Amino acid sequence: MATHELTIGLNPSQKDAVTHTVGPLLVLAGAGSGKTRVLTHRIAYLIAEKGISPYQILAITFTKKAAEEMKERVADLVGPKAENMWVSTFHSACARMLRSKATLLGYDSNYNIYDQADSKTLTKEALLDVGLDVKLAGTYQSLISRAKNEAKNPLELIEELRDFHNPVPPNFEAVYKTYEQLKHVNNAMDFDDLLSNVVKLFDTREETLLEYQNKFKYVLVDEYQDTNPVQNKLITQLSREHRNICVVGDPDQSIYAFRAADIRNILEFENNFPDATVIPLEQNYRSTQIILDAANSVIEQNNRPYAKNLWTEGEMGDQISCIQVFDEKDEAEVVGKEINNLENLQQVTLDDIAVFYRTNAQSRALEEVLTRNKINYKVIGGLRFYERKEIKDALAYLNVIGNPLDDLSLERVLNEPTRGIGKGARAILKKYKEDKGLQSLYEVLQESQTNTVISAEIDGKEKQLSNGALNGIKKFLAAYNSLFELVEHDLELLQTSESNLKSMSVINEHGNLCPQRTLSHLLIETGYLASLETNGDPVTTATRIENLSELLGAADDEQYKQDLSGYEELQGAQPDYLKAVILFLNNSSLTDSSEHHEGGSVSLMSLHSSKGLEYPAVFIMGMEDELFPFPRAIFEDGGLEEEHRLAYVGITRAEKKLYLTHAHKRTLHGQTTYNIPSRFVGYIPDRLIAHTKSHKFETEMSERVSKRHSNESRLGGTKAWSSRDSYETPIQSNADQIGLRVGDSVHHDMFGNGVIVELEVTEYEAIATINFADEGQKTLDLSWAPVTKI
DNA sequence: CCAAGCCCACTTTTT
DNA sequence: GTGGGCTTGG
Repeated sequence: MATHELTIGLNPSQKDAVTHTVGPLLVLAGAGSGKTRVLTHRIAYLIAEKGISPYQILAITFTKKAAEEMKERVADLVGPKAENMWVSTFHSACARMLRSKATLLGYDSNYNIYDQADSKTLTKEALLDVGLDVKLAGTYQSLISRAKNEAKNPLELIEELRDFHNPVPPNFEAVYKTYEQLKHVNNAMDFDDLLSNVVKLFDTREETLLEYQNKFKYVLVDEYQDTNPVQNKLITQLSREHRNICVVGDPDQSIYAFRAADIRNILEFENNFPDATVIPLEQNYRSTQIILDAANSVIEQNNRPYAKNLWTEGEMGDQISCIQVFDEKDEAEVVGKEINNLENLQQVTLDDIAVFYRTNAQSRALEEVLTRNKINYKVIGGLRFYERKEIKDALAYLNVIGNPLDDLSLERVLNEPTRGIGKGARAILKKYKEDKGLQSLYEVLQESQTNTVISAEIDGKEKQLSNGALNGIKKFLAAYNSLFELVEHDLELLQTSESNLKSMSVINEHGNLCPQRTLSHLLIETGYLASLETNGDPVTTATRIENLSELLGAADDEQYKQDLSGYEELQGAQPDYLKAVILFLNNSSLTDSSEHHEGGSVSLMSLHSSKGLEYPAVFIMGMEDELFPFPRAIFEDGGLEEEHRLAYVGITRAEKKLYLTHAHKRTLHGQTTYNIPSRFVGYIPDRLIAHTKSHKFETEMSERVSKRHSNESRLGGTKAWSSRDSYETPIQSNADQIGLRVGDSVHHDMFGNGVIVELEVTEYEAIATINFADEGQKTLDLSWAPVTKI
């Protein structure tokens, strides 16, 4: 493809970003400014125009989905040679490097990747070892993770915390070291290790660093504002030599500080690379001017070193619709109805519509309404596919083969389904392993089946494995033994002739153990599937089985059927036939849910998950001050600015229509609150926004008023009502008559005693900010809240 | 050893 | 309102 074709249709800034191929480059890409287009065209330009080999390009994205999409789009431009390019997430690029370099770190190349849950289990084990309460696991885990992501030694981080008089959990060093050891003996790395181990390798092995510096002469990073220090260090190391580093991002969309993302990476890129070229992209091709103005008005609240102002050549568009609703059920009804309207009146399909919320728990009410009204929807995020119990169990069964040193996985499924191998039995097995210096629990299990007596000292007493437990182990091992027999048999067949293999062989024609058939063999032979089918309620069972068959489907992916002998990263795999299984396990650990994109459904997701997406019509629910901004974020350093950015991300997803809803009353986590509209709504100028109230809100509120009148004529009323009369009656007129003013002490049924610090009375509401002695400051609507003067 | 029942906690979370 | 983790009684 010729040059002019690769830059045609690009605006001047985009064109600069595409053709500036030498030296460090920072592209400040505002929302909807054609960032992906720039990235893909730039890669294509490097390959087609500059003759750079795809082997020399490393393109980093944050999600696997984004990586696949980018690869596809580059392939559209330059053809199939794009296949040789590393387009991947930080984690999977690192995992790939570590597969071939694991031995340098004392690991086997078939190491497992532990997710957060696995890592927590292991942290608990470490705590147990050190003699601390396992309830503290979360604290230790997050400190360890934070240190690694901040590119610090965890012990250094602890010192720092101490220096600033922050609380440090007891015996941290011992727990941390034990945790690291446990991982190592399990031949496993956690997510953070993937990054920090590569950095460590680059720091300590000059030849390895040189190898990759020379391989990746061109490095591109997408969503750079969300990189954390270790990721930044990694790309700095890689590109130090050739300096062809291109980072693309938007500081206004940095929303992952809680995961150690550091906005300074992008803000200080020019310090890191003083000769960097900076190209801002401010023309927006996505949203109407009104939506952009609204987004700008929110983000303007922040202190922004790289302030951008998005503009469009497109139309002004419709006003933003801001609807006050009664409660979360009403909110769901209103959104559901409006979705119907959109579908009926305009040329909008359900796929064009998305609903965002601050917390995943908010989706429930809407899901109920959508289900009832037969509107298809898909929830994105939430409980992820690979975090589901049945999926983790199934993968653990497979892990036992892929990495026999992985005791954590073995323990997970040893008694799942129950085989009479309880806590006591597991303690004996583990102690025995240590006493005998065996490598793994799997070895202990095997030994238990010979005539060896398995016994160990537990709490000062010598204990022996019960017959029941021995029997259970026998059953457990039988599934694996039968599998290995099949393997042996099939490998022999393959040796004589490929055509001898039957369609149901566990070994494929390339001599690799087939992940799908292996998994289904194990699920059946271990009795896992059968026990799933007979236990538990039918609905959950049905979903779980569905999930398992989806997992089996993923295992059958073409890539696992291919000849993997040339897959350099897996050279060290032992035994050789496990390559496909290891590759499958690797991919499964680093993949987000394999979402089936059934057409014709509304998308529901958290605001965080919405980053990078766009929809013609967007709803943002729960625009309330006690929810968004999230109260706890306000107290964190820079927390409110991050909430602003989150709102900015949400608003800029919308192409044409934007709806904001806020509920008067909301029940979340079983607690009811009475909320005022989010301050973010107030940031948006009136000319951009049309305020309406839902029917339910209107009627409920006027009922309140009329009830008040009738209560006045009666004497007192019920006890519940009489306590409200003291503040309800005067709302109709003014604050003086409420009998409550700023400075008054009040009692709240739930929050206890407090003092009113602010009071605002409107037609329907009396909004008070009350400082409670025990619960801190709350904003409440006095026309509803159970508050009395004391 | 296991299943039922109790208690708690609970933002966001690309990997 | 719900799920995970722990305790207790069979």
